[in-house]
Amino acid sequence: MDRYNFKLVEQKWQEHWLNKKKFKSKIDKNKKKFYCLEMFPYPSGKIHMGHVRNYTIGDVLSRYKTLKGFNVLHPMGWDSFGMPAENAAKENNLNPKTWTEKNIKVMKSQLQMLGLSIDWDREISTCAPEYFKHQQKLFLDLYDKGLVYRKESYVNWDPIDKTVLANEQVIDGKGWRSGAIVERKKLNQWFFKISQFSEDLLNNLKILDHWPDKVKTMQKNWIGKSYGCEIDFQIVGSEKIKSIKCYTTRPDTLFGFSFLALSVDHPISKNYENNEDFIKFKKECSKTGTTEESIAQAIKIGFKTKLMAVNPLDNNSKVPVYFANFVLMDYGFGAVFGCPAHDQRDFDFAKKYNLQIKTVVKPSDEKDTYKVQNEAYSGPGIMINSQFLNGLIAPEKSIDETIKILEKKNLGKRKTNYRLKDWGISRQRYWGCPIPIAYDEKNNVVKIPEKDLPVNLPKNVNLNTNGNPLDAEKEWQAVKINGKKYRRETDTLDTFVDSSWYYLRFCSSQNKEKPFDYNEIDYWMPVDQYIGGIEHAILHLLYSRFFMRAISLDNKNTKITEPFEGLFTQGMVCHETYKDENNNWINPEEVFSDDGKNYYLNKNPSKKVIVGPSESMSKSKKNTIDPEKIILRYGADAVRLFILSDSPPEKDVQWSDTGISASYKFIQKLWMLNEKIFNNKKKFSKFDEDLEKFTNQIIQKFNQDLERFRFNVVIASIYKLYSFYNSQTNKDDWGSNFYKNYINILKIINPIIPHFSSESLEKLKYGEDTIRWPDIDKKYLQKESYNIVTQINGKKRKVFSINKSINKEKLIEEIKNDDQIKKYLDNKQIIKTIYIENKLINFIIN
RNA sequence: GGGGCGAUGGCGGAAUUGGUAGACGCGUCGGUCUUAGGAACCGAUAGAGCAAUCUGUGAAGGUUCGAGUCCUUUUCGCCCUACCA
Repeated sequence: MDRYNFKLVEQKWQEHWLNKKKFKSKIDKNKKKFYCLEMFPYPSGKIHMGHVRNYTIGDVLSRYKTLKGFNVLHPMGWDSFGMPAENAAKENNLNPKTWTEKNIKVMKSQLQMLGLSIDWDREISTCAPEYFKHQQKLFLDLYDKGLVYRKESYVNWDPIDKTVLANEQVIDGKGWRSGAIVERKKLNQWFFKISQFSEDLLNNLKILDHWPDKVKTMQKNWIGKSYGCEIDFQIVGSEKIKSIKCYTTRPDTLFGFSFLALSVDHPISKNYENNEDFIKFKKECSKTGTTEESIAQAIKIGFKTKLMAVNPLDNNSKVPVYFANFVLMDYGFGAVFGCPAHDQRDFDFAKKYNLQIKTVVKPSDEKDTYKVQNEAYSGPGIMINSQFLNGLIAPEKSIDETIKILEKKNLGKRKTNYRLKDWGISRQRYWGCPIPIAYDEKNNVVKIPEKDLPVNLPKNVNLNTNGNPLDAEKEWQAVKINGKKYRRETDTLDTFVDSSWYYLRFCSSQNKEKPFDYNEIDYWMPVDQYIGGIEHAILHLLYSRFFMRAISLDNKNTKITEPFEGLFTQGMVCHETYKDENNNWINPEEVFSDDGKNYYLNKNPSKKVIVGPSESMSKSKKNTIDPEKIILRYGADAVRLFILSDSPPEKDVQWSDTGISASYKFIQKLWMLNEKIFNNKKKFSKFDEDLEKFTNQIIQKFNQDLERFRFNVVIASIYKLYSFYNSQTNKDDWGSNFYKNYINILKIINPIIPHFSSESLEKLKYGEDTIRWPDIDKKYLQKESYNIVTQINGKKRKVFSINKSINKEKLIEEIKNDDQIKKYLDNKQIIKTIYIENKLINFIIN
């Protein structure tokens, strides 16, 4: 018997699939469509195990649905604009485009090595003009719809590198490269009006039944709807400033009002621009970093003004106005009213500046004399010390009542607020999609006409400049529109824009005229199953949901608002971490172990390696496994099998050498079984009912588990099938129904190990086009005998195998007289007998 | 601070609606074959006990004839989020 030569077999089928365009998809209205999409990769160089897991899951699903008779769309592309290309280009002194295209080539061939069922004719790359041309058109469409606007906004500015930093490039408030303390700089930038859809984006989460609750909760929190009230506080002590607006969710605590706090960026701060103490204070505030610890430990500081705010419910009460470091400008009105007794932040602030702490809510089991002591009380209770509000139940009733009073007196009004802010899309970078806008000499905005699209990036740009490389490209900036001279916008689009509509482009990716063809969208959209990492739970998915709405707005051609019908977020791939005695990370390939516990360096076996916890694979910790090497050694089918087998797909999986080699060995064993079967000389005379039952029952379970993404359980079933069929071949008579069932087995494993399955079926003269998912014969799902668990007082005592036809009374009588059961029942009285049909009998005795 | 998820053998994990806890894999142990094996095959494998049997799903209560599963409290771990007024 020959060993299974995965190299030959896998290569053969991959070439076949590719050359015959086996996964090419086109509209077929007679068939139900299934759009399966995995988050497309950033072409960073090579694929990693995370990709392998992501794309294997999608591929299993696509192939399964195809076998089930669906018309499947399964495309792939490249999220190819972004900073890594720009950084790599800087370091190696080459063009980002060259770098990116080289990576795409490598990664595409690696994905093909996995045997993915992708329609490569639909391949897209976001950095290609054929793609971003349409994106620029979409930008202009949204501009026309009033969903794009320009405003001044802060960026992180590195004063040494003289460049704008992305949030992730700011570490502990310092630039990642220069180490300079990052400054905030105001720039005119472009925004998408995502906040226009806040309510709709929130509401529609409810209908996304096939999304994980976790992701929906995260989006809900991100949108952050709150119910409250805006209050206009009258100000005394200033000629210019008459009133300040605040947003609050607890207007009922107004009688505990003891200060009013403003953000240092509040418009009122303009009046203090020449105040040296204020300048100093503002500087002090900006020192507080953006890291978790610094925020958690941040001490509350304030700058007292001469202004006094009047309590709208009690005009005799006037409290000081401060600037404070804990007030954010971009939420509410950048001003809060302080009620120290019932808000911990206000409490801390009041303690520091010796402000009054007046208790206005007591827990319901406390007396009216209750006083807040060491920390603020924010729980429910009863209003006290609040004149006409006294006795009301807080917070619901008291808030409602207060708002009514404020509205009646015209001092405030009910308001719903959202945390979701508009999406800033300007990036001061080279390697991104140019914004199709120009300016005249007075800085007025003009759109680049559609006929002049795409706006391409200039070639041969010096990337080692300060700031945005495009700022230095004066020649490129100069543009003529209808004979008039203009200056191009130099900001490029956030790469999240690229990925916010790519799922639409896939539907008609080769259409040169339009971003997408509404006929195609109408058929393929929405994406039935979207698969990717949880790290995109908020931004990418929310932006895509926004984009779909923006495109559909006032659009008679489509009403689709939700792009992704189903969402699945897979877990990460982890590996143990290794370090040497000098605390340097070591790659798993550089170590070995004899017992799986103690590890040593390959090049120096006397040196022990320190084994750290298993963590998600990352270059920085060097605990990565190169998929290509693994595929070359074990084969794509073994890799696919293993990546799905050890853990549920939504959880992290631990990469292990023993695991992958077990999968490899299993495929070898399966092939041995094949050989045994192909070369058999046994009988097939008698219909084998057990074989029929077992196979039908397993296929049934297989089906259900696949639909529920329970791949690890599916694979357990494959192992069971193997051992069943293997033992069957040891019999003299394999059964007249043997082949039919075995072929069904080879079919259902096709989505998981397609090369092996296709090869095996071909040997049995089954061409791949004839493969269909087998139907289940329901009559073999019925059981004729059951195991009856017999319990005494809920404790298992014996299991009886019974025939289905036996009647209840007779069965109970028989079991009572069984020797093993009888001994428990002797001299005891049966109080109750619980009988669950075909499952269980429980005798309750005293 | 807020929100979410989870805790089952030596390990990863199984267990429709509450109904035989530990499927399947890894590892370990024993055996067969072999000059040899880090190969292959067979068997065992939650713990305790010679056994009958007893104990077991982080901990403590509760509901129930019956709880890994439902409820309350609690401990630990992980993830997300972050001064959101």
